[in-house]
Amino acid sequence: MQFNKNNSIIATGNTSPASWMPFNENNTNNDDVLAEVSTLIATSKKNAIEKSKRKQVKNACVNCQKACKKCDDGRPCKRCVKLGLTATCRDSDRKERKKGVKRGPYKKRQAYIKDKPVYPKLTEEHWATPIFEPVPQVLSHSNQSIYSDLYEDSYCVPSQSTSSLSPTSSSSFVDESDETLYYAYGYGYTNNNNTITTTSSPSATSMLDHQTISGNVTPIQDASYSWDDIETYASSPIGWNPVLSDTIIQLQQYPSTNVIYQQPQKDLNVAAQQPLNMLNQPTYWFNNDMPIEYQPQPQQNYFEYSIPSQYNPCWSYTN
DNA sequence: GAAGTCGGACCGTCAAGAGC
DNA sequence: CTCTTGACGGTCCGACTTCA
Repeated sequence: MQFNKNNSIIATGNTSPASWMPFNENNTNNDDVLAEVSTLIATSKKNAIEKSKRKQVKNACVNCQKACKKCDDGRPCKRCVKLGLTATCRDSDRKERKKGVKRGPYKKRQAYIKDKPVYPKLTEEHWATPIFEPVPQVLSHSNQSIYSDLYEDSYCVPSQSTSSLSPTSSSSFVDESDETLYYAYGYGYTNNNNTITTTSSPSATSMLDHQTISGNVTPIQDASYSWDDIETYASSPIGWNPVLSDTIIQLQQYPSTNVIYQQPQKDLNVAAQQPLNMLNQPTYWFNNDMPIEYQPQPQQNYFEYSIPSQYNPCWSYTN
């Protein structure tokens, strides 16, 4: 799959976004996985809300303003009532804004257009490559721009056939309107009936389910997914995973979505036996262009203890 | 311990300028 | 006309000081 400049994913075959649902309907363990993931999402959202920026009143009273203390909309406000200052509790005067202040051009956007990155395109040639090709050090602490690194290297080259578990690709793209860099990755397969099934689930169980698929694995191309679709899947970490790099983001990695295996399916059992615990996944932080921190958790790093060395990650984030 | 002080981080607003 | 930017005026957090 590829991403065009309008943030659409280009893919073939079944064009219904529903075909990209991350769970296998026959997987009896899906509920457990979903429950765990849902809990984590809920916790994450709760934390985000709790950390949300403070609310300010439109106009603090003269007493609170003078004291630099929190005010409220009531007159008298709670603080003045508490301190017995009700008689003097009134809105503070506000100055009128200056007019005629020169505004600069859109500096950020101008700079972006000037240094516009080249978007990579996956071709049939790529899909025909017989083996996965590992892409080393997609991100690094080098001085190179994260953009150029990712645009050149952020797709994977899947097996042409025989594998029963092949990713379509992983990719990244930039929202040109605000220069936000996104990552998106997922897996898609076609079976002999040319119907598409997918899994982006971190659940190792669903990986095993997909081992039953046989026949040629065909890359999914020429279907267009809207940004809304991507955002829908982004709400679940087991679907698409667009990741904002706007300020500082946490890029969560999941076993079956960011590591692409070259080994035959029997070896997947090894990885499949690992517990699903997203908190155990490596954590990467980025500050706009550069990764600023790498916090693998000792003894819990998925890459360290749950993937046999013969597995060959197609791409991963390393420091 | 409560109230006062205040530096500065953070917030919301909105006019200028860009884009369509 | 709408959208984006970023300057600006404002709020109030949090550390510290003063007071009773």
